[in-house]
Amino acid sequence: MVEPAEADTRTRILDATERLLTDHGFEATTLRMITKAAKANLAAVNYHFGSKEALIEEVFRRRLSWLNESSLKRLDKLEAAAGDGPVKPSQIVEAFFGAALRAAGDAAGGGRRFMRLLGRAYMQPTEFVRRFLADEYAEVVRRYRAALFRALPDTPREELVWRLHFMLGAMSYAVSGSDSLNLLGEGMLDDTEPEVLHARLMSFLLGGLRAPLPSYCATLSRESTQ
Amino acid sequence: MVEPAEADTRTRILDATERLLTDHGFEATTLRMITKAAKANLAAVNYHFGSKEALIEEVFRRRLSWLNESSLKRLDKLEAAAGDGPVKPSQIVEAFFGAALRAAGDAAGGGRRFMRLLGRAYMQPTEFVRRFLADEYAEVVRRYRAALFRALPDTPREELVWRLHFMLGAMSYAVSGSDSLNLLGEGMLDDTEPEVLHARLMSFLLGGLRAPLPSYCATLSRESTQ
DNA sequence: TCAGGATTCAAACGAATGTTTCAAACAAGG
DNA sequence: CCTTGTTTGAAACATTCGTTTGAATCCTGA
Repeated sequence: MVEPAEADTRTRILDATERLLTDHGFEATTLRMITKAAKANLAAVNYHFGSKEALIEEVFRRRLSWLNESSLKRLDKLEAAAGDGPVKPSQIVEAFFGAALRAAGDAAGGGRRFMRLLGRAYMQPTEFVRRFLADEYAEVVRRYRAALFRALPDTPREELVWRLHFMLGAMSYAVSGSDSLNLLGEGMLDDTEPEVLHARLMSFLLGGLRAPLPSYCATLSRESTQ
Repeated sequence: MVEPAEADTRTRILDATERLLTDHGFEATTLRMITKAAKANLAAVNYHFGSKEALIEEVFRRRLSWLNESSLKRLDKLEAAAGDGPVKPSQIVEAFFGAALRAAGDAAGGGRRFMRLLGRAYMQPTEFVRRFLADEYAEVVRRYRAALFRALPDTPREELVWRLHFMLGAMSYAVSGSDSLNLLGEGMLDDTEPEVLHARLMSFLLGGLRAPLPSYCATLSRESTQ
């Protein structure tokens, strides 16, 4: 229940915070819980990070900077390989969500735990969390969006942004819901091997991305029943 | 910023709580914020509901009971119309997620706001919220899951549960992400008409549900479900 | 009309929060 | 050795939280 005492105080606090945030949420995690789990003094948080908010930001930054770099590098390679032509949609989806899922699969390094935390943070109404994520992700989102626009030039851009949004939701549930809520499965959603989850999600995402465009008019007129 | 003063205290508190929970989250919403917005006394919450937890549960129960009844009735009709045969997958998805989305479209009645709240609650690590939702949803989930199993007998059940899970994530983001995060769109995800969002989501969900099965069979021994 | 339960109100309660303080312990260089 | 700067420690800080209290007020039915 406590972090190994060999690492320095700063790292122990970061690790403990990451775990406690995932298990109890943002507001329910107190500095006293954190410092106790990290075998550090209460004042150490404000000494090393300045405030609780700054500590939480650092928890995210530590992992996100690596994840974002990894995502961008992967896209760079794809675009280089494609030359002047567009990158295939399946490759884009695989690169974007695959990087996150691979990070989630790294259970030993706490990657899985962090991805659960991240998935939940997207929906957090807390101001500073949202703005921080938007800043951290801006570059990655811009690049991948542009690649997707180029790959599917016939699909309306608004439609593509929405589908990217849907895919993000599906992935978010994929990594965060398997062992916490388990609302649907009654035990059927136990964490299988990461590769299997990866394959499952990719298949679903691509199916959704390539689905026929919705026919607004038909739906608008056929709103009756009951 | 305050609720209309005509309704009785109990209802004003419920409405104010629902709005504040959506805007600020569970732990960040205080009883003092609630009672101030509801133009009620601080003690009114504990008088009418007993505790903050009981108040939050009532906020959910008030809307969920109606939503669940609506979902089950819709499935009843579909199964009656299908006779002994299975209900079409598209009808199942439309009924399950359509009911929620229709409720979300009811912007005037606060339905949209509540669905945002609900979508976020799925991911909440707080114990009592999760258990409460699991209880409220148990019947609906069981029924729809069974219908889906019958509709797609050739798809492994485990796969179907996962896809239901993914669909839930996509819908959750669909209703909760359009006006809060807006991470991807840079303004492109403004709330259009509910019917358009409905059509967009349904198309995506069905594409994902009907996607070809992932090819993890190659590396894994086939699992036979009962 | 008036008694009595239902509701509101201001004030206070104890517990818990993030943060600050300041002295003690430590590390390393001259 | 002493000095200097960094890190830890225990205790207290001021707020804020959910909850409780007990009196005041409202409402209703006999």
